[in-house]
Amino acid sequence: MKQHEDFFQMVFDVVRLIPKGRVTNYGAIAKYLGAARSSRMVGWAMNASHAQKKKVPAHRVVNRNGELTGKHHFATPFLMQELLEKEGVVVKNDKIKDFNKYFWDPTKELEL
DNA sequence: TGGGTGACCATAG
DNA sequence: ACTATGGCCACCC
Repeated sequence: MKQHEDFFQMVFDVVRLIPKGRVTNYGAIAKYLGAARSSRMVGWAMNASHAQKKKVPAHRVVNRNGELTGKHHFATPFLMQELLEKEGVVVKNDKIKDFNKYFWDPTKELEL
């Protein structure tokens, strides 16, 4: 069992816990899983999220500025925004409006 | 062994 | 709003 596969699963599990209509960023997930792994690794994990049997709501993960930087990795560049808007998140110019309002921080919401 | 890259982040100017 | 840097860490030459 490769270590990075475990890391993938941990990332996917956290992403699946994001409530509908809420969003988070790569850094927050990396921090929640332990700062040892940088946020780049979270993005790397998301790159593999589409291949998962259990679906991962990757559209709820954006960068720290609330920008939809991962949109080009979806089936179509519009899908990410469409999924978000369908959940009530307003997206303007590839950026989430009132990002602070929708932001969901696992280190705070999943306090152990 | 080393360089380039990336769905990132923080700080500085 | 923009670029530039440095850090991050796994991957692929």
